[in-house]
Amino acid sequence: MIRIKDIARKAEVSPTTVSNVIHGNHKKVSEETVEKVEKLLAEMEYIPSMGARMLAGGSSRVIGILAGELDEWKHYGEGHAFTNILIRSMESEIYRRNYYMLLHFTATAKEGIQFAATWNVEGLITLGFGTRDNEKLQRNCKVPMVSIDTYYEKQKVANVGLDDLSGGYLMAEYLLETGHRRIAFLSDNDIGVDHERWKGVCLACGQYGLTWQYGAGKDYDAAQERKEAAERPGEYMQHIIIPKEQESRATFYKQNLRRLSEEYDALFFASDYYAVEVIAGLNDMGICVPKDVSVAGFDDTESARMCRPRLTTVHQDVEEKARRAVKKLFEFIQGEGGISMADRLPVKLVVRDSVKNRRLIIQSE
Amino acid sequence: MIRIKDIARKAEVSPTTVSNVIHGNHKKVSEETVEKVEKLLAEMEYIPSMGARMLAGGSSRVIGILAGELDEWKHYGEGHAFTNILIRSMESEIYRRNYYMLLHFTATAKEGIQFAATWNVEGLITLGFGTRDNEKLQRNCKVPMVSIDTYYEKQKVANVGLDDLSGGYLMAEYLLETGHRRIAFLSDNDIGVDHERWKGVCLACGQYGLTWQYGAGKDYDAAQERKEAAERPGEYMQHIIIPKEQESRATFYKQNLRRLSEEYDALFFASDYYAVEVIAGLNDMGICVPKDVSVAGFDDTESARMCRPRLTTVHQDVEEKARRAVKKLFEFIQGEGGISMADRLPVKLVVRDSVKNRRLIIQSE
DNA sequence: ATGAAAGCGCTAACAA
DNA sequence: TTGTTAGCGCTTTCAT
Repeated sequence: MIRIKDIARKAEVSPTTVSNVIHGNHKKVSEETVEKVEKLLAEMEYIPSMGARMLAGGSSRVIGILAGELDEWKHYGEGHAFTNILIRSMESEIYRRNYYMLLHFTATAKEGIQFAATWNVEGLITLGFGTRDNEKLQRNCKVPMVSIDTYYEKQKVANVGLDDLSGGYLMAEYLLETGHRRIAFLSDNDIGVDHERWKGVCLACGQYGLTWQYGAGKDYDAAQERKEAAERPGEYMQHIIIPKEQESRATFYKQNLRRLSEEYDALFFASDYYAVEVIAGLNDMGICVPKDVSVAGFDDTESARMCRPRLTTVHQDVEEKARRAVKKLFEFIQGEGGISMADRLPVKLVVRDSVKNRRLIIQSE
Repeated sequence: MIRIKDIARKAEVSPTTVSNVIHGNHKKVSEETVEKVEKLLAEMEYIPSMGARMLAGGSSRVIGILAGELDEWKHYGEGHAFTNILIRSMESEIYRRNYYMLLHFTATAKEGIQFAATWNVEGLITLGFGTRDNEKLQRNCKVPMVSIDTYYEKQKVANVGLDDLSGGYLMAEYLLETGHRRIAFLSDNDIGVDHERWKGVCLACGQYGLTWQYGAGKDYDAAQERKEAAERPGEYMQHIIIPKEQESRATFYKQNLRRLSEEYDALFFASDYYAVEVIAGLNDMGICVPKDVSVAGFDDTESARMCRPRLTTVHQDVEEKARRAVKKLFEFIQGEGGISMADRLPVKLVVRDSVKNRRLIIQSE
């Protein structure tokens, strides 16, 4: 192992000088010394010791990524397609700034706090944590922190996410424009991201005079739903909460999918994963998408392009999300001021084949 | 920040004693001291400094994961579905041994070597690297190392992978048993894993008397293929190399898919990703799977279950792969002897709906 | 069973 | 512009 001391001896300068050259403090070193040392550094293949750096400088050059072990993740299986992209993109963004990424999957904020302290991380990015956990993390780790896809009542934690509300709005508007009047929004919860998407749906539907249950998120109650539908014949919308857990969901589909496809014109899912799953399920029941019922998703994952019919969905740019999260974190680390606490990346509607134009059909019939 | 020194002062013992308690050297410390110190450790919420540990002890408790930035990865998009699972599973296996996972995506062995040295990693797991790169890594990093899914001529590097050959064999055998006689094996390369799968196909076909071009991996030559097919009317097989790059592949499909579906009874892809992609493509051309042509995949990713028809494929247990890789690495770290250099996890055939039984049809017609 | 002391490689304050 | 020096928190010999 080559140490700074070794380089210094060979260059006949002091370790400090070598250190200065390494860190680009070129105004403290003469040009010729810089050259000589840099040559030696390369020749002798000097590799810094992170341990020593951490200890001496107090700076670890480590960015901790905390990924919440949310229940969904397990049940999604490989579903959380973008976790992979997100992590890869963040790593490359971190690495090109000469930092390192220490990744830990954990269910608890407490473990996260310990993790951050042990490594003396210089910054923290979290994904898949809830509002409370992120706030706790922020309070306890005295380092810059950016959360991804979290909503706060009082924005004390910086966040990078999507304009989820607009996403919901855009899709609902499109469904309404194409003549859908009985719309179901389906997600496995009614908080955070999914709640915002639902709010967007409500907004669009409100403009078209459809009644709705704002924030109706609750476990699916078929009887209740039927009753409500009866009160608003022909035009209604509903937020339906589907089970998180794979097997329960399969049961739910078996019991309800046919009826849902009859009672609604369009099923708008809060994620592509569920939408694709349901397209397959409907196919198995001989129900044709989009002829018999329209299906829409959210995220624009690869599966949306791969499935048939191709899924009409809302696109998000996952790599950009990663870039922005890392960029924002480093702005905090560099102590820049005036940094926005909440970035909401734009989304866009991607029209494919899983939603039919009911207007066209009505005209031609 | 609470240091060992702080604990020592409060406990009225020396730092050495505290260190001994922390590391469970209980034979060097009296019972009552152990108790007193442990209580204080918990109370004061002592968190070790990794920097100091690395520097003093020379041991970092860091396991480096090097993920090769292979070209394919980019073109697969989200395709490498199991990378995510692999990484998550490895992290949890590493963490529960009180180690940490430092993840880096890189294209070059050189960068990997530097990465490992900088962090003084105690072990290295690589995935997505070629034979040469892994050998280079092993030579240059003087730490235990395990590669995933790599084949070697001389097994100098430990590896955890699949019994790919059996996978290829099992599927080919199944295709033959179900009456397929014109079989194409399609992959985007003919080295490593894919080559083994192809060898398995050859083995099975050989037993059924089909001629084949062993290791025929070469860029697809339509004219040549037609000529060869003419020489073996009714019964033949072929290894077809398809383009790695997404757009080229789309072009390739456009030009060849229809003909391939006519000239072959079955298209066996070396990965589910391509199989699912082609099922969608065939669907778009009005070609029906499995009625017009059978399609098979390899890996059993979630997309195989999601697509319609459901994909007949070869299953691998990705989480087990992760567990085994980490387990093997720690066996090396703990200096155990008699560790196998190459684990080949079993695979199994998963029969779904994308391969038809041509025997049954022949009988009934 | 316990403690004193040296030193891991690097950084940064200060001196020259 | 360059060098000297004092730690950073921990582990590990070696005394006691």
